Amino acid sequence: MGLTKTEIFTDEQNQLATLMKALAHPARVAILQRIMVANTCICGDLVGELGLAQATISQHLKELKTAGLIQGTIEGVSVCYCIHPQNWKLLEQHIGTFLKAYKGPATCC
Amino acid sequence: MGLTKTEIFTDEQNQLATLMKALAHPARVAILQRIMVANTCICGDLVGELGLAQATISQHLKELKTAGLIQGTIEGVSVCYCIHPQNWKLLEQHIGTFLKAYKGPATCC
DNA sequence: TCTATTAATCGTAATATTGCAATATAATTA
DNA sequence: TAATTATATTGCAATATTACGATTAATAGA
Repeated sequence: MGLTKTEIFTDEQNQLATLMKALAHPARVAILQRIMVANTCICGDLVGELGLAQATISQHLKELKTAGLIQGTIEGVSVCYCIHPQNWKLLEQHIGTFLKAYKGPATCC
Repeated sequence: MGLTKTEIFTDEQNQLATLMKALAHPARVAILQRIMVANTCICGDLVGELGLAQATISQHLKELKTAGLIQGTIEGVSVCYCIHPQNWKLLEQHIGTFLKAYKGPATCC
């Protein structure tokens, strides 16, 4: 198999899992942190700063873009990446709602 | 390759990515939601309610336990699972710190 | 136009994940 | 002790992910 059975879960569950998957790699965490600190960033910068090949960085950027977490605008020869403002807010809400559902310790454990 | 280069990232980045990976599957999201709503839950309940085989549920529970998000205590023949209170707080802090680093829209995008 | 420069895509190898049947383990009960 | 119940583990097939060299595409400047 190796194929997630998305059809048996709610859209909400699938969406949250997809967002989490986008954050589930240290390179993508590092890329997002870099963008947040510098406000924007260019693929070439990341290649220099993280120790990964250009193709690998580009692939991670694509995943972040597909997940809607970042957006890129062509800036001459390079591409300027930044956080997608609306979707970042939605991400915060989505995760917040999920985490806040916890009502404190149970009696049994 | 197919092997994440964890050595080039900070512990913080690797830890956050690991936690996100634990949440990066709809079944595990569903399991956690179920536990949060019911306060506790037993493997057999999940097998009945989600549409996955017992072996699969048990595997997902193991991953959540390994990530420290849940804990299980033996309750007779069955095992009572619940959220790990301290680690859940840490998770909230960790994610919160990460998400709050975003300082609003950049000028370029 | 030719040539850098930058980023995306393709192809591929290594490894990880998902899901399940079958089996094993552990605890209760007859 | 034997049967029952509940969960964990094993083994395996299908698929996904990670990483990178090589190549391609697109823009800027000489």
